[in-house]
Amino acid sequence: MLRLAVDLAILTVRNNALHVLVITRGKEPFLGSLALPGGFLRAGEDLRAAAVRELREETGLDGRDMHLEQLATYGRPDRDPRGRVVSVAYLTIAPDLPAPEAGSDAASALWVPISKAQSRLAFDHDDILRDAVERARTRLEFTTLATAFCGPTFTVGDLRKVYEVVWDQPLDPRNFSRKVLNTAGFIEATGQKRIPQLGRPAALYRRGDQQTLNPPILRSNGGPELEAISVDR
Amino acid sequence: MLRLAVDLAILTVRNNALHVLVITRGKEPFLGSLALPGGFLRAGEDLRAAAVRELREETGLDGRDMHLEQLATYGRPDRDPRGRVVSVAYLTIAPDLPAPEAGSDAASALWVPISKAQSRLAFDHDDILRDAVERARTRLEFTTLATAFCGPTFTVGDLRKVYEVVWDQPLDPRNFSRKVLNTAGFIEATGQKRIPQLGRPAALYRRGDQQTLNPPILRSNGGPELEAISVDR
DNA sequence: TGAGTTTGTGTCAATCAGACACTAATCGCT
DNA sequence: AGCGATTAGTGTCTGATTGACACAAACTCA
Repeated sequence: MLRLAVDLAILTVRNNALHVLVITRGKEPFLGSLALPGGFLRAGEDLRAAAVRELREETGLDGRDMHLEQLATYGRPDRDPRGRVVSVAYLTIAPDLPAPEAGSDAASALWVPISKAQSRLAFDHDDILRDAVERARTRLEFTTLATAFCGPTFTVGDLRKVYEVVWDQPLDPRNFSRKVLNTAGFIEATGQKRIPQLGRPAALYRRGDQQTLNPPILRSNGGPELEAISVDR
Repeated sequence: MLRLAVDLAILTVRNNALHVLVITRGKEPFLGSLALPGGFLRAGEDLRAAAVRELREETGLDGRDMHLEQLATYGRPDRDPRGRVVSVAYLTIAPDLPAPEAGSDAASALWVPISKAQSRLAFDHDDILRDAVERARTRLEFTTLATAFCGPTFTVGDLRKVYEVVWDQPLDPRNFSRKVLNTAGFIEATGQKRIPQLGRPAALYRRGDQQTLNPPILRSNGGPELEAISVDR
């Protein structure tokens, strides 16, 4: 009997590294293994609603004000030992939250650096995670999604750090600053400043109205892999 | 009871217009209406395999040498009056085929211009078609997918026509030529020429090895809609 | 032969990305 | 108070790319 699941790849930036939220499985199959949070679709439930519900149940996060987009659907016949389970994966972007693991059923949820999670996840969740990271990298090129990694206010340096961490490549602070500030609607000045531990105070900004970046901020390196361009599982 | 379907948005360029392959439904619901070809996933069948099978069954096309990529998954609870049906949509790009409607069960398959199909399709297939067209437009910007609309050999003019028709905007032939020919691995010269009805003979090319375009060929106009960036149904 | 049409090369100015010099503002330390 | 260290922000220069367009090349048809 076929069942439909929803899995979540929740990404954030912590300690200068891209992290993913994983849970330790509390039951078979893959008891004790790491996996992406997720669960089965309920009768009459919309796909996105199921994603929001799982986000709350398994992690305690509120999906209403977070970025949540459908990633791809994974349906290899043997991907779940319990039987035929097709999974619709969602990509979620979260700011670095103070208590991300707090929640009712979320005792086992924890942030793990991407590099530590890769090749250690249950089911085909390694595939999902890889596709999620590549999607996020591409989104940073063509949309203002990077601001979703930041809190309500942030500095240009914070935003640059997001790009550097997600892309895993250093960026020139001056050129980045110029590009971001010249893109109307990307970020808006708040008029306030943040005094850092060290160095000159930086102006604080908030998200702008613009969703897409035109022109885009292209990665110098490589570009998207074919794998990610033609996701098909 | 939940069932999983696979639907196909098969696009091609005919008579200087973007066309989609639709079928006339032979049974309820939506008897007699136009719809995208598709069908239910079989037990133990891979998602992509189901797409390839439906492509052959309903249209007589061979998906092995065509572009076939997963588009998105549509799961609104009320999208199918028969009950809960979640559908994984695939995008297929085909060259203008001599006998596209020939096939066993494909008597009712026909090519329809996008503009004629929009707002006339059964289920939520209008949504799928809209997303498919937007995906194709974006693919042309960042990948060499345009060659999938052409036959084994084609001229730069043919390729430009694909861009103009899919993007629905005229392009400067000289600048387009320069950009395409300066992109290594996009197209390869065959050494042959095609004598047209009118005008100077044009050199014939075939697809190159490159899959991605770096730098991309960006649409001057608009850019992708937010709708298409965050497909979520 | 000449008009018409499409292909292909070349030019030019404006724009953009990358590299980098330099100033500004704050810290801790002496 | 003064100095070095560090981060923020502005400005400059160069090379590459884009868009607009002139013009030559190759062919058909009348």
